[in-house]
Amino acid sequence: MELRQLKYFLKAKELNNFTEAAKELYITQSTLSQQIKQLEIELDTLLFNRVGKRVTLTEAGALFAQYAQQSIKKSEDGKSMLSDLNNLQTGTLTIGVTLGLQRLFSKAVLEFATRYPHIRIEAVFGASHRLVKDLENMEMDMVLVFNESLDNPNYIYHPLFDSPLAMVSSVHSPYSERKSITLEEMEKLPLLVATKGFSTDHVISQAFQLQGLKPTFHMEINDIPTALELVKSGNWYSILVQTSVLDKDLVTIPIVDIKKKRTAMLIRMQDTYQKKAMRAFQEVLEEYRDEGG
Amino acid sequence: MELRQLKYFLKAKELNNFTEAAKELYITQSTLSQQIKQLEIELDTLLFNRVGKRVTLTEAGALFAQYAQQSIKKSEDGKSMLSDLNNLQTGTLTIGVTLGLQRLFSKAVLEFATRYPHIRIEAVFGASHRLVKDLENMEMDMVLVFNESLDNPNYIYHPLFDSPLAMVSSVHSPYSERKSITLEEMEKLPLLVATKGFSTDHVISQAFQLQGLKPTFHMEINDIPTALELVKSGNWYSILVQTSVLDKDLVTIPIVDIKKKRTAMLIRMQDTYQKKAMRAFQEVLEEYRDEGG
DNA sequence: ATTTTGTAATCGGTTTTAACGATTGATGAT
DNA sequence: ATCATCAATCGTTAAAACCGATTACAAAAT
Repeated sequence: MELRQLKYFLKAKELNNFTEAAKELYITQSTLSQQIKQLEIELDTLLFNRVGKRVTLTEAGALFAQYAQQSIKKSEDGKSMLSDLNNLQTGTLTIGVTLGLQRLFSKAVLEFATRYPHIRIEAVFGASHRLVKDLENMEMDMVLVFNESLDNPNYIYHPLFDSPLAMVSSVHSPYSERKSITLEEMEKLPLLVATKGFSTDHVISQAFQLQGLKPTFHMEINDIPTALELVKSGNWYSILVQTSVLDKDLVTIPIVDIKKKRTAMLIRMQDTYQKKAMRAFQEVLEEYRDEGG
Repeated sequence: MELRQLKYFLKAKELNNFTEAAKELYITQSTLSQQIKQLEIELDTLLFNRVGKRVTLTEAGALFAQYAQQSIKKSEDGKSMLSDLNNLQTGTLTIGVTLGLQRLFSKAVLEFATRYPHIRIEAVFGASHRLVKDLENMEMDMVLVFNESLDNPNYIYHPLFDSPLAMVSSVHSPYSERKSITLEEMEKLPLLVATKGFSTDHVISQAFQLQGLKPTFHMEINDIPTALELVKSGNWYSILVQTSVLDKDLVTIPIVDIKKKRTAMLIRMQDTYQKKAMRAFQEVLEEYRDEGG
């Protein structure tokens, strides 16, 4: 058994397809088949069911994957730890960020990069649940998202700040002077959702639904800056976490019916080596905590 | 980084000597040197100091060893777990046993082997502290010893029974009818120590010392059955945990001054996969618990 | 029912690399 | 000063990882 084989196995498990997995591993399908078979022989257990032209993980495979994952993680933790000994002169930090927190993230990253110019940053934007899944697969060091439930004991949660949801409009819109707005008023407005598929989107739809309202979302855009550009035109309104917005041409108007605030938080895995770079990034982040991204 | 290299590294670390380590690994010193170097290059860190003709672990090496150990352990745990899935039809159980518990052990092993004939048993007899060290190095699944302090949170302790220390004599000796004896009386007797270097030995010497007594141990034997044979001759007396002795030609006489009882216990590591065979053995052991070995 | 497609297994050959044996060089012991 | 011990290094060999092409199979499409 070698770490190489464990890595091959996990990739095959992830994709349920040897050909694809081989591609991602930069080896041939032939090699992958052989290495998996070799592993199976050593373990004296089939890891995949070969049913017809497809492979599916066996129960044994699923159980074994846990251990394989951890074995690999420990070896990599060891490596990270050593690279930390070299005083943050090297290493990579992989951070998942949800769209609404990109402002906070970019500010923090800017500062972090000046302090630790030798650390490579990999940022992955995506939906919270996806990011958290990647975190669990050890593909990320930490994620920056809005309030996932904080009850999973395998994670460590660091709340950063709370921020309410607000309607975003152009400063030139008829609503720009309003101090607050109701969902009912908003129902008739041309709305633009900038967080489709994200948890914030879910919270918004639920709030409307709760009041029996059926707003029409005229547009969906998976990028907040672009969405904000469009809102500036005055043709649309959007709903976002208030702190995601800071622009002289835009105003945020509190929505009275949505009480629930979104909590921005940093999440990382329990029980794994915490790279120094992780702690350093967290510190930087906390300095910006009250500016709310 | 491969598990093979991690294993090589740990062996080299253990022996602080590449040549010896290579021998135990059944590879040449040349290969070991190369593989260690390769690992060092990948980690970009020296694991050993090469000072003159000897190697010593660097601080980085010591830190890394922890992770290497765990990585290997996880992979092996995965394998064990799979072999357990095959319903205890296979696998090896390595158990460390201290001398005084060999009667309990052999009875338990007998029963265990009948129940699970396909499990290979490896028994290692030795001094408790040595066994516990091997346990920590993952070279053993569990150890059967007398009361080590049970404060190490990395271990799980299963007390089995308490047993007092007693003098052992032939049934034909002038003391054979005595209900108890004092250390002072024993000081003048020809004594035979059967547990030299073991923790029980330590407890005995301390008890004498505490009363300012200086007994003469006429003989040291590292094997209890042999020691008992000699005691049967009537020429010597010995001191042992009472339950270690059960023989129609021998009697055990309680020693009034030694209050401290020895607790037999099964110890295994925390946080590692517990083989089914381990649990099974433990169950067998508990059935014999009250017979006190 | 037949063909096509998508996939894994297998085979023979190539490349890489782990492993070897012998040698060198350095150092501590005699 | 000499010897013994050990790790590093060098050139070679054997093992194994890997490749490309082919085969085999089953599912999907025709």
